[in-house]
Amino acid sequence: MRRSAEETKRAILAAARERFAADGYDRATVRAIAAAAGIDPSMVMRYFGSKENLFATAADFDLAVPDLRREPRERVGAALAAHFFRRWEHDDGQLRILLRTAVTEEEVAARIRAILADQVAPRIADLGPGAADPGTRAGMVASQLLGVALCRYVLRLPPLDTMDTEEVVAWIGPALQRYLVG
Amino acid sequence: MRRSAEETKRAILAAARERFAADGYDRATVRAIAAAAGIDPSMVMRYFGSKENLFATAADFDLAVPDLRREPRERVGAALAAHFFRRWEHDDGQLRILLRTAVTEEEVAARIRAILADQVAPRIADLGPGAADPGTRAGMVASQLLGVALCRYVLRLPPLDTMDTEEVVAWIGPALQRYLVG
DNA sequence: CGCGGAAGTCAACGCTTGATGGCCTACGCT
DNA sequence: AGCGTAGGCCATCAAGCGTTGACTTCCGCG
Repeated sequence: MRRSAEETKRAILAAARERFAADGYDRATVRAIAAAAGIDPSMVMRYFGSKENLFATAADFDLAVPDLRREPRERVGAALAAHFFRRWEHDDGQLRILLRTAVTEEEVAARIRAILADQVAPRIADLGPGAADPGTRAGMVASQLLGVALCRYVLRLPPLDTMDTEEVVAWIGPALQRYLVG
Repeated sequence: MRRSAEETKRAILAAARERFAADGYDRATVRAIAAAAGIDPSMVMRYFGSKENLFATAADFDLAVPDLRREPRERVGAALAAHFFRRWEHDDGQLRILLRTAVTEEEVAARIRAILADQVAPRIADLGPGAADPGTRAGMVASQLLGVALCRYVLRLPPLDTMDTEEVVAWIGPALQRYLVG
């Protein structure tokens, strides 16, 4: 079958996101990605140059943390948690890719650090002074959000993996609230 | 140089723990482990049979959750957190290995689920009825503990990575407290 | 002293991986 | 109809992997 270059590129990218999210960087082979996209492995190289570059494209995304000042102050924890889950379940797996690969790829870990420093900490700083500096509060928030994502989506620990997101938000909301506005 | 079989075995195991903890399962090659132990790769096979078996031996450990009923009830959260960090920093990296590899090795993820169900949830059940069943409470506790370990020891997010453990315990203690005894 | 077995090395295997470059083929335009 | 080119395939490469088995070296015991 014959497709336009754009279509093929999108097909490769979709397959890459699936494989990277499911298997991590090392085990998601170029061959497997190509097979899932229904083309020859050499096409992947043609369109993306290298596996590393394909990964960078597949994992690219924006967390888009909302302005927390628009939320009722006593609910910022729950609001942030709800946004996180909405983001997680509506993207093409980029967040899962980041979490799965950050563990072995120092470059990806650095990207998570950057997202936290550039996209999350400033929004927390907007909330005004709290129990600690915004960087520390952002770190604690990240520890709870990434922890729950790890347990729920990667380790698949019951019963966390099958809970409604609303229920999870109800659990971690107060913890985040304390981290955010002390 | 010539050593006893026991010495060599220990040297291999120590090197394996280092490499597995630092690089994860796939990237910690038998060749690298052997080089770090100062011997030929074939010796690793001789003493451990296979890489998979070496990994199983290297990652074997017991979380040894203490009896939480012996703690003042209003401090069980902090006590559990303190135990976790003590355990993390005093073993030979087994916990780091588990966390680093569970992300790609389904078998290791299953082991973490088992540890939680068999070693953690029962101790929580000992505390008596709470805001939810012990499994759920254990899951929430795990999400915070593993999350902070991930951010601190694997992703190395500042400032979490350089904080004193006492300070981290002070932050997450109340969250754990709420998960444990509602 | 000599010899058996334990400790260790060496070279090679079969396989998979990311990457390369030449070849084919079908489509769209004139 | 014919041709250029973009989309795609195939064969192949070098490197690295886990694993194997035969070979060498050294120590301790009779």
